[in-house]
Amino acid sequence: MNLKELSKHLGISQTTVSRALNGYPEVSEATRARVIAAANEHGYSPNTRAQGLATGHSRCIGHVISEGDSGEMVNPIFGDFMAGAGETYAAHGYDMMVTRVGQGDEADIYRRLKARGAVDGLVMHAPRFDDSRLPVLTELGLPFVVHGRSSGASTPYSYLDVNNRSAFHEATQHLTSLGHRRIALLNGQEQLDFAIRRRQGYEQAMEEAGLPVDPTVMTQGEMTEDYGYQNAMTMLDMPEPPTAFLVSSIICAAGVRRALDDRNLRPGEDVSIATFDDCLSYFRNSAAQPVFTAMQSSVRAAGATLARMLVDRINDPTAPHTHTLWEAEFVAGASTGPIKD
Amino acid sequence: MNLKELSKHLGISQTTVSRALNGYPEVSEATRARVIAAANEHGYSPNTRAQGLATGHSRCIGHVISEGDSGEMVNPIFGDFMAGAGETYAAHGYDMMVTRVGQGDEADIYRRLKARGAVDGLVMHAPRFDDSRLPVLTELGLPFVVHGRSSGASTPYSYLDVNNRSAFHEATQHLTSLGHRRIALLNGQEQLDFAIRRRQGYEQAMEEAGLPVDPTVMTQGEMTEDYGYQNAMTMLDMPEPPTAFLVSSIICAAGVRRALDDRNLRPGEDVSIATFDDCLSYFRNSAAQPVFTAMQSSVRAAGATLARMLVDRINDPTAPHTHTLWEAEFVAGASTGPIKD
DNA sequence: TGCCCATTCCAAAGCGCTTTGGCAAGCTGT
DNA sequence: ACAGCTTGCCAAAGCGCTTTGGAATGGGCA
Repeated sequence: MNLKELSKHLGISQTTVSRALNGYPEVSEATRARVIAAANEHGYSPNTRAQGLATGHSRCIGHVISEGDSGEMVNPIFGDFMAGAGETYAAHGYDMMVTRVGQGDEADIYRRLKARGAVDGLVMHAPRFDDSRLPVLTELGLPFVVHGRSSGASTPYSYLDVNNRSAFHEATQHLTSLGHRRIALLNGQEQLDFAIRRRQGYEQAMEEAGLPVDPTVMTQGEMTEDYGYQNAMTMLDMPEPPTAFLVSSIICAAGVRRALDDRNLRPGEDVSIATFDDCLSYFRNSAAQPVFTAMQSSVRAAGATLARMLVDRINDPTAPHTHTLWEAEFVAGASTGPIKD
Repeated sequence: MNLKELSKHLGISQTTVSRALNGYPEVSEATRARVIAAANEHGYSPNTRAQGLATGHSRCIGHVISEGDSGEMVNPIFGDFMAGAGETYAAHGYDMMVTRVGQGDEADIYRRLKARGAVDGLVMHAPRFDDSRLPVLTELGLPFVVHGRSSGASTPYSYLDVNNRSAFHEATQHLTSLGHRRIALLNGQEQLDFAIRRRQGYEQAMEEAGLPVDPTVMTQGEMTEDYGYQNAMTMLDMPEPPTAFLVSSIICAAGVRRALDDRNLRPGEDVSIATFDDCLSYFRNSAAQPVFTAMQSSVRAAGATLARMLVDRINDPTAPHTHTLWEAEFVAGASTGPIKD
């Protein structure tokens, strides 16, 4: 059933049917009611492509997900972020298009998406330091928002970010206040902006506490469970092992926990673990009482809010850029405790 | 830059430009080369919507993801599955549209996607027993494939599934052969078809070994880490606790591991854990040597293959249905061992 | 009654592409 | 030299919608 058929069936012009369905005022309420009833009855939904052609926009949002460095890793936060964003899009009548792409080809994909008129806006994920995608997107003139920030960017852009620096500053302070002096940092890949900021927060707190920043207990990498395990194992076998671990993801933290277990060390007693927690739906940390002491911020909520920011931006592309910075919430869990002497 | 402009710029009709770009033979190779060069130079990509309107298909695949029962949980396999599917789509020139929807509204979404002409095909996720979405999709006449199977379905459909029954049969046999007689099953939600089959495999192996199937050590639910932990804790506190756990997901298995840890039990020595392993990229189980004894099957590979099946089906919708059944691979890990006496 | 203005509707153009049906050359074979 | 191809190109229709610019209809008012 298309517009023409529906209008013929109603004995009304296509114009009127279209207007009735789109809420234009030039239609009597009686006619509108008739039209809507008939549309429902026949399960009519306007053809997306025709509608898009006529209006010039697609009512579709693009998410371009780059492969990790290894070309294999899928960011575990992906699902929850999308779930949040998806809710917003559904509420605003947008579709969501996901494109995965090898790192380095993003700019090309952006350009093509724009040229094809496939999307009305884009969400940029996992910004790196001085990210080269930013100028490309700006130049394209396609509305976009960024999940995270890119230090060193020269053009303004809208973003939603967690205050990673303060989160790691606070987590480090928590550990130092418990007496820990040798605190390992298992960070994400430090070409990613959030990891840089986390490191800065950590380093600043260490220095404020008069503690040395020791590169031998600081690592970066893709945040898998095994990454947490391997690095923790290595460090636990050092002559002077860390007494606390500050970890960038709850998935890694699980790996660290496994390492402690292997070494017969109890988290929160022998060794402390603090972690960032994205509130992943399948790895909740607050069910009864939190397993991990953590800095929490829901990535699902971030998805929903960022999507909303993008929708607003599409509706008014000339509006000033929006910057949203969320503070992660400190949650005391069972994985940290005073240092043993 | 659109077709009209490009053709004007080349001094050639739109017809010829279109044909040159789409590989039709009615164009001299000299002209084709000129056209392609100009298209690249100006970064011309045909407008997706216009192309779709004219051809009648969207070159877009829909994935409709239902919320879990709780309305919160995002399936952790989602990201890896999408990554695999995305590769296939990219290679075949398809876009990927993701729609999240509350459980129960799927049929409506399917209908609407079809009516709007938004997608050329659909992937159905997480089929339930005698799933009501199946007849809806069949009736719609939109090409679709299923990730998993639906027992009791009366109409034929194409699917890719893991042989969950044999996987759990084999895993259970492994445990019984180690002398375990009291084996807990931490299953996924048993309205989902795969969970039913897993249970059947488990029950069959138990019966074959002459062991009782005891509902008090069998649970079902959303496969979170905490689900694994809570249920393992409960069971470990039983008067006659299980000596082995068979778990439906590596995420849950991590939770079980944590429970053992809490009770000062060593996996593979005091208590065994075997699990299904989807080869999630952020939770690899085979890095050096497998942590968990597992039945492995890559969900990313499943995504890629299933997507390919769908593309084929779209190209020839009348072809007989394809059934792909993968056997999970047994991997001996450190989490199982002979029963202690 | 006649005029004007809302109200309500419509015909047709246009969005950017593909595709049908044809036409003009340039070849072939006789 | 000419019919009959093939080759290479084009004009125009059409995909299903929105939107512009009118055009009827009917009520209010002088």
